[in-house]
Amino acid sequence: MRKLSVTVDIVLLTIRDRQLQLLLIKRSATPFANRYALPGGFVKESESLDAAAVRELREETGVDKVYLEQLYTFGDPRRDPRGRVITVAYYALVPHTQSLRAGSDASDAAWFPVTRLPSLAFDHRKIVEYAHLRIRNKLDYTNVGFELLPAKFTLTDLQLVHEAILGETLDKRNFRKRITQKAIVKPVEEWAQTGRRPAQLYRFSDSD
Amino acid sequence: MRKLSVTVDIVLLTIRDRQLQLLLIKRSATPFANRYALPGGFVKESESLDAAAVRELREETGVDKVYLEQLYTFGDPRRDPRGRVITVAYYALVPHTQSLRAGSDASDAAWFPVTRLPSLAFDHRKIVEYAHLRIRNKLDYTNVGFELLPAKFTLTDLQLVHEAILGETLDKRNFRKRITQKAIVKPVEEWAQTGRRPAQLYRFSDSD
DNA sequence: ACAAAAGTGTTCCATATACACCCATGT
DNA sequence: ACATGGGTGTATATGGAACACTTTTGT
Repeated sequence: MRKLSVTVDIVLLTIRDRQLQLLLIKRSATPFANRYALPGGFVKESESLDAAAVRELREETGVDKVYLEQLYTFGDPRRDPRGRVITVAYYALVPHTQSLRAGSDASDAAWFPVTRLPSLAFDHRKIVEYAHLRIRNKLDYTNVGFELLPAKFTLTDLQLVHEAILGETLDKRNFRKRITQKAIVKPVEEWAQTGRRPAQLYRFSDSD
Repeated sequence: MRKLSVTVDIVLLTIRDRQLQLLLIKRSATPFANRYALPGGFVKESESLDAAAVRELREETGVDKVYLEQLYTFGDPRRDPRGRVITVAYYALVPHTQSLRAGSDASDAAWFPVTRLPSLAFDHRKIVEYAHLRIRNKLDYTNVGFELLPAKFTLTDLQLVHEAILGETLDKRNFRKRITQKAIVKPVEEWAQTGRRPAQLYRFSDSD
């Protein structure tokens, strides 16, 4: 009987250039050498699945504080030509401000817009599509958008995040009304200095 | 290194006595001998996760045609005292009309209301809670309720399913308005003969 | 002065909610 | 006749969608 392995793969998402982008790593080893793949790796004997995802993300991308959520488990017996490998997929969200100090085994990492992906290794394309679908749905009924922004942000920043995820433009007045009357955000006593006219900065208002 | 195993466990739900109930099987083997557990078992080398769930459900409960959806993967390294066992949890929905011919290795199967569970083996209680949460949410934005009914049903039947899942009573007129104007159901040329006054039978209207 | 993004209200429509009585059938 | 569940409409409240102009700043 072939050896059974379990891996975690992570769809790491951020907003760059007003687009939803994800991090891919170019494989050097076979199979799928020189193809891009999701960051991820084998689950160790004594670690939980979540811990494995956090560790792989740190090792391969240098990303540390991150929103992480389990997505789906892919277990087609032929998804990996090397043998039976079941993968537990996660998605992760980081503000673009987080710097990437790519680890030693991830020298060839790059961001790609979710709408313009290169050819991917394994069934990773399917995993990415699933992650994209999930975050679009989740935006409707959660505050998941904040995970992609720094602690202080303008309402325009937040709107751009929503637009990038949904792939459509939103009405400014309706958007601001919705956000403010849900009391999801609180203004802070600061104004953004970028661009022309200073904009009110806000923060996510979970605590008070 | 300990051997790594992957199992599937299935939360099989139905409506009985106007309550959401699930099927549990009394374990005979150690660990957790004589405790109730979810139907499930090891994933075979050459079968997909979905196929394993279908197979285990058939073997252990005799249930065949069934709505099945992957729920979440539980991988705490200490969730099974025998070693490292990662389980991919599913939930399944069947009309109560489906008969159970419990298989040889499931002689001690019984239905329990989700709100009144016995002490369960492993982390199965957590899995059940997760399934209950998922189906309640899913009811809002899908037609998942039909999976718990036979092909032809009355609107009262459907309302009872919703009430059982949500755990609250619903207004009859509002419920019927919502269901009928979404064109989710179609009347058939038949009337239920049970009880006092015959009720219009409907069917789910996916096709046409 | 002009360019660029910030900020701000009202109207309309669709959907959800609250609420009570008559009807058809079997016993 | 009565008990049981089947069936029906209206008024109100709430949330989403459409829609355009003025303000503030830097150059």
